[in-house]
Amino acid sequence: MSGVKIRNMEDFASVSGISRPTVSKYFNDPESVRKSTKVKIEAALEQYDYRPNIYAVNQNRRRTKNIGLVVPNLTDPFFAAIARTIEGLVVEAGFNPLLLSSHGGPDQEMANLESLRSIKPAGVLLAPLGRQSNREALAAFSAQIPTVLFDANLDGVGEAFFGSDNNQSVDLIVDYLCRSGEPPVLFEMENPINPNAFRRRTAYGKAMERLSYAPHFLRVGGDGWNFEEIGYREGLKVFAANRMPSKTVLCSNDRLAIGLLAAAFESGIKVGLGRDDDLRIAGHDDHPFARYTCPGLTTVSQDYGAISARSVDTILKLIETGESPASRQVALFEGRLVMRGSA
Amino acid sequence: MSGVKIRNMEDFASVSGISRPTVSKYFNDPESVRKSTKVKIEAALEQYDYRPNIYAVNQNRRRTKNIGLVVPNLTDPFFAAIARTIEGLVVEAGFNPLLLSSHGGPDQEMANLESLRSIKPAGVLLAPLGRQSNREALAAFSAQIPTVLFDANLDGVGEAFFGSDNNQSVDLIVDYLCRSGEPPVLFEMENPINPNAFRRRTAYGKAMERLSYAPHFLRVGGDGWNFEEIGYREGLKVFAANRMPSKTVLCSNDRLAIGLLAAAFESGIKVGLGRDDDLRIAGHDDHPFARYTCPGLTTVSQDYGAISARSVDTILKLIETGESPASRQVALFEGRLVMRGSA
DNA sequence: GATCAATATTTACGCGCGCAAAGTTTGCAT
DNA sequence: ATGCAAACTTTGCGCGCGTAAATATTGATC
Repeated sequence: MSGVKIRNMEDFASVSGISRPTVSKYFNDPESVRKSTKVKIEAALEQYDYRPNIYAVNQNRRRTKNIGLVVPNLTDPFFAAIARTIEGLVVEAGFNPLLLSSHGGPDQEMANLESLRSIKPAGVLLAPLGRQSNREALAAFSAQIPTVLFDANLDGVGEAFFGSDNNQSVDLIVDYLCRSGEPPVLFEMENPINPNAFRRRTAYGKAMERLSYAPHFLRVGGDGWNFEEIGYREGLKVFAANRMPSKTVLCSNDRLAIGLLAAAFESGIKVGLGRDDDLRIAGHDDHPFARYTCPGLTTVSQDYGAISARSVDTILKLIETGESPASRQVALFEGRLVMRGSA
Repeated sequence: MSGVKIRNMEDFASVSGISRPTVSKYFNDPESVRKSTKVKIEAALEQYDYRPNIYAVNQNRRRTKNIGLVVPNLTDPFFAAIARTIEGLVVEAGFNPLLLSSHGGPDQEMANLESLRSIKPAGVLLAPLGRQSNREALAAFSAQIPTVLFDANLDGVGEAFFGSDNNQSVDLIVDYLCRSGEPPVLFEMENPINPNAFRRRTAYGKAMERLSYAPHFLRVGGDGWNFEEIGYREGLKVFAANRMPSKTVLCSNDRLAIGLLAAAFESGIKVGLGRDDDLRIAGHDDHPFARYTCPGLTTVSQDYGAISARSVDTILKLIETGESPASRQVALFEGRLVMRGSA
């Protein structure tokens, strides 16, 4: 580094021997300037380590390079993982991701969007809470700022939605479970907060009927996002009362299954697909920890690589064209069966 | 809302009947203006929903209201939880937290700090990767921007460090394990990436010596942050070769323990503290998932409430006074024994 | 009603940069 | 050498707000 203090783009332009507007152009797109000037600027950049003031830049640019990323709950490793994937794609595209977690509450979700609004993002990727969400407010937001939903759909909110094909994935696992043993009951929450839970409920019903079995629902109480706790607590009750109506349980999601597995273990119920096991338990989502349950959790993976890629792709296109498409785009991706020891 | 479009503070000032400088003063501190003008401004605020342009504000303010929060890996629920706690405290103090994850890599860690630098944060709360971190670069950063470390210490980096007292916590669990059964071996990684692992290693050695037992180390290979996977894979090897040197295992952290528990289960080894169980396994940290292992994981909790509170408190003081203290502040908080079924 | 400190207003500048218009230079093709 | 588009430089405005100085107004106190 040289001794000269670079205070702004003016200073930097003069030490690099290029005019300020051209330097400005370079920072907006390094390829938009002649190669020789690019070399000069980058040489100066090595010596002086200047970077444009992000606040001045964003104040003057028509659109910022920020993309908001809002997930329901970062404490859930599933969302942490998908957020990370999306972050990577956003950075790769030359944008700046801003990660916010709604912590499972609609107030926080609105606060996140308000906070994003003041940052004037070019676009927002939103995994909404679902039923708890303030739909009207979300719709109002997405009318102002290009928004793409993922994971959970809300009709009329955002320009697009990408998620899992619950019909296909539930079909897949119900099929497998019926083929390989007693038909499953569905272990789920009475009042799920996630809209996917409702889709899985009906998907389960249809799948069972298709196979000529009567659907069985085991609905348990409990509020909030602490699914493991609910699966555990309610599982203990069910096992204590000997109320498990089948030797096979399909949980509405892996986190419930993780809790239920713990409850089964504690209740002395052997879970697995062996002859002398008492119960089979399957889940849905392929949670990062599903590999390490005892036994490993058989489940259906969500294709979150595809969901992430498509969501980012779509928001980038929306930003580029600057206009919303005629119709709301929706695509559902297929899950894969992940066989482990539990079912 | 009225039909008038409010484009800036000038517009807003005129509709509220107050001069712009006074409005500006209000937004910087609502209590700094006369009550009657505060009322007027807030009345206008209700009608017109104006908010200052954050970029213009930050361009002109001496210090921004941003506080960076960098954790090694958001995919780890432990860090997700502590990040959430800290976020809450930062917001409560009237600052704006910016959450970044280093994804386990030093390049990302530096990129995060570079990204923060351009945001000109008032301060940064950093849980460094540890041994992988580029210490010189971190030191250079913390010399420019007030920085407080937590979770993992790096000598000479930051104005303060707050974390767990590994000596105390390891003592606690070693004590318990020795009192209640066979003395534990320490299950850990050959080359841990976390500096806490080294402190726990020596703490274990000292604790065992104090109790007049010979320390036993079971060191396993493996790189990266995928601790569950390492515990699982290496655990399977150990069990297959019948190389477990004690009936009690203390894992260097809960994530290793989670993997080891899965390996034990798969190997047909019964974990627990009953007479007819084969092995006791304990962990360290009280990972959010530790409640739902089979059996539940006995461990030592970190007092991350205290760590969070103290870290936030300290960074706020640093920001307020605007000067660094004479000496680097360090405080270690005590852990609590969390008894579950595994040991 | 006079006094005085607290608070408002008016006026003005500057922050660092995007962006546009006009003129100039560059480099490549003919 | 000529031509011409692409890329550059120069000049200058404006973004929305913080902040400072000088001045005017307010409201509580005597």
